[in-house]
Amino acid sequence: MTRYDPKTAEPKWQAAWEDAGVFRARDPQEAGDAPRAYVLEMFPYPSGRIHVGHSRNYAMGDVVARFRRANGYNVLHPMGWDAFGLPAENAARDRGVNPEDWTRANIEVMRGQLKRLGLAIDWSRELATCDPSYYKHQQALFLAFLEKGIAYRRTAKVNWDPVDNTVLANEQVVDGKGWRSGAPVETRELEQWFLRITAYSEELLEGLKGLDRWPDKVRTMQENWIGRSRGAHVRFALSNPPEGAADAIEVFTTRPDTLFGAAFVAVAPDHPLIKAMAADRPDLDAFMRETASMGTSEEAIERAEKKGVDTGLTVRHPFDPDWELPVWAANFVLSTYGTGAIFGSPAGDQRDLDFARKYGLPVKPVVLPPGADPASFEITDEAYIGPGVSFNSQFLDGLETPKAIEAAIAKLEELKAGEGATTWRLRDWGVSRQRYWGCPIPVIRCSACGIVPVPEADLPVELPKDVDFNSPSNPLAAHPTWKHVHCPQCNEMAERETDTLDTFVDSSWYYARFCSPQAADTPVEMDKAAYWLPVDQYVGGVEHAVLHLLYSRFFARAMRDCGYLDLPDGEPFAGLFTQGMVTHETYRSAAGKWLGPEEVREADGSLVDEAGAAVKRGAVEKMSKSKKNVVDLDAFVEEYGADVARWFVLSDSPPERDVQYTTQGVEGAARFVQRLWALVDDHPEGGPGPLTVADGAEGPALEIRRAAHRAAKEVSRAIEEFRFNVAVAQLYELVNTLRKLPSGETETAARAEALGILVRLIGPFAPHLAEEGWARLGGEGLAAVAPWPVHDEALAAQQTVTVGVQINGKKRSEVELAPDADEAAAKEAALADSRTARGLEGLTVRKFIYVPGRIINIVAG
RNA sequence: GCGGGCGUGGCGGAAUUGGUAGACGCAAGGGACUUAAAAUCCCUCGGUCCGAAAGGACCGUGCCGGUUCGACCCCGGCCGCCCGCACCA
Repeated sequence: MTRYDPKTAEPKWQAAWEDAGVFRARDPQEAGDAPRAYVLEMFPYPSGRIHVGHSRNYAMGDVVARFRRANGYNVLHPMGWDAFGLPAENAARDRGVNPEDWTRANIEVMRGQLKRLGLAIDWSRELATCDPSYYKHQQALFLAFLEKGIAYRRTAKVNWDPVDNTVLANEQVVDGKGWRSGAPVETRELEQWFLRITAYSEELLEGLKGLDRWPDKVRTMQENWIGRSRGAHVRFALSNPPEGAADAIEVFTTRPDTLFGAAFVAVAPDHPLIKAMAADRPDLDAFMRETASMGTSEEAIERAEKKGVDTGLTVRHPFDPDWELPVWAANFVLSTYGTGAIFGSPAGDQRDLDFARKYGLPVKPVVLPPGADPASFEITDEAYIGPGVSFNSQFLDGLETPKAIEAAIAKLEELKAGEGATTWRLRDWGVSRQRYWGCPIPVIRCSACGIVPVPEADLPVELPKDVDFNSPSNPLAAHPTWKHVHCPQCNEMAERETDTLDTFVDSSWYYARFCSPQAADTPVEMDKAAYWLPVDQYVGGVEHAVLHLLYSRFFARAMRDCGYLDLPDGEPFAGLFTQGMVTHETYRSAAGKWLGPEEVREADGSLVDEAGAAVKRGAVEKMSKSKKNVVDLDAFVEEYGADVARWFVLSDSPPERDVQYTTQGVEGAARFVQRLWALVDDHPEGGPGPLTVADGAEGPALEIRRAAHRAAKEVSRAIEEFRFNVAVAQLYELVNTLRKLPSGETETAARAEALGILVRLIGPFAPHLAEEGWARLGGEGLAAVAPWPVHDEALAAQQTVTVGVQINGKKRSEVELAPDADEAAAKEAALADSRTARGLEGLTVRKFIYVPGRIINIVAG
């Protein structure tokens, strides 16, 4: 009897897989009749090192990839690097390293770590988005978008740090201040590049309906994000328009039926009207500035205390020219949504009500909730936002809300004061970043010719390497020579665009590039893409539920419209799974410094650091570098092996939920690996092989076969349904059962069959152990390509089922029945049972409920 | 603040999706083996109560209410935690 030693087995089998090239995805011509499967995990940002938390995502994808391959699929399971982004620039600034060197070094380290996890990846397709051979094609796509009008320029707001003279990301704005300078953030308008995702709003919304292998929650989130709403545009004529401003305020509302409850009109603090007045109105100017200092994130704006300033202007009510309403500037009105102006109907909207109460504006109820009495109905501090019947509303009185909306719109159109309209919450995608470490936007600004695309022959526009990170502003713009070029059209001196693309652009099409990663002349080879796409199973964190996934769906369509991709329904990801995180306890020193788990030990029941000082145990949180609660993958693999890491992150918690890292849990996984090995190693050397079919087995041998076939059935189903923790539990059960059943000579053939099944079932989870077991049992070739065990339904089926017997819904007993027993048999068995009989004493049976295989419920009284 | 999700023993979770709540794992307790320890193996393990025991009763899936023969599952209201909010990836 030997112990299983991952340290020797794992590198051995990893080399064997590589030598045999078993994970190489075959091109369509080579693949023959094999069905294809594209399995993809969201590719990592090369931040430094992989920790056990990251590995869960890849382990899950790998289970699917290995399962599909064992089932005869031609599998594409690639890996790449989302390699552009802010952290590299931060490292450059903080540590004086070059972003590219830093990134490439990280990739080297992380690739090694992933390889040591034993993932079934086709490494020949590896790509990195920071590689000119990748972003060259991205630049070509951008130019195609520009030509199609999908890419365009306009001004937009950014967070501006006035001390560092730099644009700040939302995460760099802390409490309205720059994270490094501490200076209050200003909002600035900048010329920026945008992608016209809003042109696809309707299609992106409609497309969600067909994504039946996506989690409902993600579809709902995208639906809400796109945010289609029907309503009306209403024009409120200004009684006394200020000079240089329009003579009316246009408002969007979903509830034109509440127009008679209007108390005020409110515009965004940066609405053109306010800008026009700001010069003569210090209070408005101050309000505008104050609001701007909140930053540009919607969250900050929404959380801020609701405030407003009376502009002194008035507008006329569209239905009654004699009725004047005050115009306020309000910080909860977003200039980016609708028309940047609203009318306030306090009785029907909570925010409007709070605002009205705060500033003493009238509250007039105009929608009567069902069953309420019009004479006594009042609004106190809670608005009624639901549907009802209009009242206090002249020609709308008595109409149900939907009818009232229609009637109000008809009237607006008749008066030419407005019209029915649909607006969307979705905004165009701002892709300009004033940063160095991103894909350069391939255009040249010429004072004579305007915006000139870089000729395709000149792509890629590469990033310069000799950049200075000491000044905080965009190093590309600050570079002495890089931006100075001749205009491709007039040949006069001109300047390159110094903005780079949002890194979400990089990740919006990488799944397509994987189909033909080496193609030099085109982003995507259409025939390869047609074969592989859409991705059958995409795996990643829920945090990407909206942005990355929506941008990718948009990109697939924009590429289609430019002739670069042709997906049947435009959707790049047919199946999506959003996995949970790996969490870990956090630790802090007395001084509040975060400590890593390896710096903490237990002494006399309390936690201390290496020096013996007391350590505070903090909350269990998602593994992250910033809180140091990470377990490095290499250290883990060194101690336990890759299979234990994979087994652990897949067991216990359902994949969509978080799993908590505990040393005990890991030890349990490690014990299981040894127990399984002992079971396999107990088999007689040179005995029957792992593909044995022990026909005619009886007694314990039959039990052995039954257990194995039942496990094959359940594990296959669990993998198919993405319930890996259930598959793991089934495998534990099979191992427990096999250990309990006898292993005499008469059971040898059945054991060979069962162990052969077990080893293959283990494969997707603990692939190295599976290979070692397969070899030990005398299996031919590699377990990684051995056929998946197909269970015999007759063997897997239960012979009898235990059915609970309830009396009036309370469980009183249970009976053994054949799975297909009919009601008469069930009734007979139930009534014959002594405990049931005792429970029924003195009662008359009124109803007998029997659900085969599930429950018997006797209603008696 | 808005949108989405989650909540079951000491802990992670299972429950064939309206049908025996607690599979499987961890921890804990008891025992076997051992000079001893580790490793391994066996048994017990939601709570309260009745009973020497065998066994039995009641309570129990965040909280309150509802629908149903039957609710962890469906409906209404609340509480707590997590994710996203457009320049983090």
